[in-house]
Amino acid sequence: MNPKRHLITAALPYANGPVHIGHLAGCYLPADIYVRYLRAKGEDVLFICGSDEHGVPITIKAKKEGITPQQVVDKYHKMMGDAFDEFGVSFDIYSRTSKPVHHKTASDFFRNLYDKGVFTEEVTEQYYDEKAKTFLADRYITGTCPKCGNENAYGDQCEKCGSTLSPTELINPRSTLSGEKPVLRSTKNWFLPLDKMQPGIEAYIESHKDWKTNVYGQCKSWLTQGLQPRAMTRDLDWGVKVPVDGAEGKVLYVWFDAPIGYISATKDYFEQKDDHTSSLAKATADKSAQWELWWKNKDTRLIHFIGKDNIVFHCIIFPAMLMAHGDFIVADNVPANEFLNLEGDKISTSRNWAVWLHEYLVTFKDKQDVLRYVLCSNAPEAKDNDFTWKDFQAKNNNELVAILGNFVNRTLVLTHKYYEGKVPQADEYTKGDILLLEEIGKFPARIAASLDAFRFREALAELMNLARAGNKYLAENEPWKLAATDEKRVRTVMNISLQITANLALLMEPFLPFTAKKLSDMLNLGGFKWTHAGRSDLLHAGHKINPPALLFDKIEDPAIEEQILKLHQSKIMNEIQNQVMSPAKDETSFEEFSKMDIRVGTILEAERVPKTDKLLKLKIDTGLDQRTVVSGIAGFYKPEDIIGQRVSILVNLAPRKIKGIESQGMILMAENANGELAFVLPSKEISNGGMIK
RNA sequence: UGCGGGGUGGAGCAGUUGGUAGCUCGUUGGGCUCAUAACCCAAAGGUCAUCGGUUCGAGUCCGGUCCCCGCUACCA
Repeated sequence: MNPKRHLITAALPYANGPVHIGHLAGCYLPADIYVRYLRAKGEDVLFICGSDEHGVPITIKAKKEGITPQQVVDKYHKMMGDAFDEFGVSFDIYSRTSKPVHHKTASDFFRNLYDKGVFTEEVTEQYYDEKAKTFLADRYITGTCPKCGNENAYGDQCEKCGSTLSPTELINPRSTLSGEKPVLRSTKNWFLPLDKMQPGIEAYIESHKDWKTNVYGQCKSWLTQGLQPRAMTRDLDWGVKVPVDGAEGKVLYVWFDAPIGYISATKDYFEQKDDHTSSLAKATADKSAQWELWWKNKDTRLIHFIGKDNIVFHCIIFPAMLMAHGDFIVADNVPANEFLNLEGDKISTSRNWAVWLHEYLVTFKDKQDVLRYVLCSNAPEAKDNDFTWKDFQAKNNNELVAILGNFVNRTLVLTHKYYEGKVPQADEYTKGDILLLEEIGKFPARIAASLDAFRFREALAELMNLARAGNKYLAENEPWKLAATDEKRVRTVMNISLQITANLALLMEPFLPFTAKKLSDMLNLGGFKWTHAGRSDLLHAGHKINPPALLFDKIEDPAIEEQILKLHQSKIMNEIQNQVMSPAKDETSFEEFSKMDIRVGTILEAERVPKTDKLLKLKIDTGLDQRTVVSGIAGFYKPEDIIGQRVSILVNLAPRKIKGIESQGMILMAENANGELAFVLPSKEISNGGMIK
């Protein structure tokens, strides 16, 4: 394929929170580097993104904060757009799915598939919250797990025992929105019959064995398991209305409408662009022809940059939708990244365990490129990676400052010292010079090869190697020593060093756009692009350069300690704030309660139950007898540490076989906000068998 | 449970179609002083998670086990 144009999309970020470093590292930064590289080569590129503003979580956030969903998305749309802008993520457009153009595009798309008879209709029974007047997604129903008795199992899964559930299996279901007991109501929804479309999708995936192993592997996994029909509509009032009779109160599933957002953002771009072009262009421009060129022409290469959580939607469901429609091209590649962790823990918006882009710039003003550098050099390309502030500091001080910034600085300082800022004329090249110049000539192609293969870390490392070569060249030739003895040689060495500096300015642009601009300005390097890189005559003799300013500053310990402290504080705040109270249980009677026989006991023996994560097999002295109890506390207590531990035990619970072991009773545990368990004990010494009542 | 990805010197990572391990940072020693105590050179440091198999030869292929991450379909 020799594409005439490249349509690059970055995942539409969900508008229920600001953007953090994980988003940047996984998706937006690689996308931006790739786009800047293509543009620098002079390719025809369109870089599309926007806010994803529909779906249940936004309506819930709105309810919690007592504002409208539109107010929620307005707030985050602005925050996210500003953050991307500040970090130099160079979208051609940052649109949003609440725009009319998107509603129309998504609606038309659905209608097109509907008219073709693509969808199947199914009436199912769903839980409905009468108080909140809404149908409930599985995740928003909790109840008692039928398998392990956990009272806070979700409608889709019990996190205690890990079993997959459907909401109707839950005992005592409750709505997390109102705490009320939901009722079953039948509702009709439209399904995309992915099962029937599997052969087409399979052929598509099979024709892309060149995709990253994590992406290809995940797709294969889904196909092997067999695709199932998936509902493309939801009972909800926030989103794109389903454009079909009898679909009142229903909207398109966000995963149906979000990827269409790429298409509507493209339309949006051309509509906005027309406003700024001349009236002649306006008169002649055929808007639909413009956007269709990017979405319906086989000469367009479509690339989706996403995080690994989105693989199935971009590699299977969206292509299936596009194929069903028939007019559109499908993605040529989906270079999904894995996840970035923060200081050893998963990044989490709700737990405020994140480095937020808008906050970063407050502390590290004008250091966008430092974060871009660190996130790119440590990007989770093949596996999850960890971001630590110490590593951030080390990469800034030891690599950006010491290698790149320092090489540029010493070259420019010497140039001003010896030649008053004018590029000296090179004299005769030595053998070593010629070898080095040949080497420099190879860098653009080498970096390009890495970028073409979506190996951004490797590409960035190559860029740094050029700066290393520069430092080495200076150290080996020591112009500061020769200055007194060999004026010709010094001119040559300095000329070559300056050519390296100019090459760095061109080659760093995709990765470090702010620094590239600074350096280009210092060198008065006008008019050159990526395609000129590798040359050794970018700066002519006599060319005047400006006085040097440092490209990067050292980051001292206090700044880093402040960040680490901030994270630890948010961890503590979380524990306090996130303590979600389970709703009070239904009233019970004294008679009911009196049936429980709870006693004080002591653990005599403890061992792990093989092949389980959480279970311990305990032998308990209850005062009445010694009995075996299986308890799910292995995540919090080691067997050897709890021998002799006093406990409270429910002794008349019906025995139950767990992993083949008969458990005769239940240990009472108290749980904190993090789900950690602790033994419940009498506050003074009570002997085994003592009643708890 | 099933599936996908990963487990390589102190840390972070490369290792193409199998030929006994490379890079960056850190550490140690030396050189240099133009430069933000930065730069350059050298050295130390690995039974490539583990067990078994195929092979003349395996980090690389096959099988078992353990650990981490993700997905498991109505969480965006």
